[in-house]
Amino acid sequence: MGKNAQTDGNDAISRICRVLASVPRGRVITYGDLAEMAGYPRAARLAGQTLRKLPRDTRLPWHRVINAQGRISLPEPGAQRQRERLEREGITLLKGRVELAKYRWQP
DNA sequence: TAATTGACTTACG
DNA sequence: GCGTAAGCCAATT
Repeated sequence: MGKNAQTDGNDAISRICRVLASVPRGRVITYGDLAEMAGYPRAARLAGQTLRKLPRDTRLPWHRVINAQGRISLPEPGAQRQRERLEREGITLLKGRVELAKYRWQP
């Protein structure tokens, strides 16, 4: 047992991925909400850091994560790929922005 | 242990 | 609406 009663560190990633996997097709979530729903309020950057580490072939809907302004935070060339995937699910971007009022997912 | 980093957010001008 | 600045927080160095 133990020597280590602290959080596994890996926990944050697991929780965030779990929430991410629950975001339905055709909806989006902000970094802040993703972190908060995973149990890390105000740790939006943690969500971003987690996403950055995801393998390129992940099945998780990483593209459904956008910033609080409804804009894509991922730098090019990833941004183009994300935009493409979003539109493929019927999420239209107006002037590079997703209408959060319409597509934002919050249970 | 301390400093740096970052797919963020909010407040201001 | 846009750029800048400051605030936040866990992971990484």
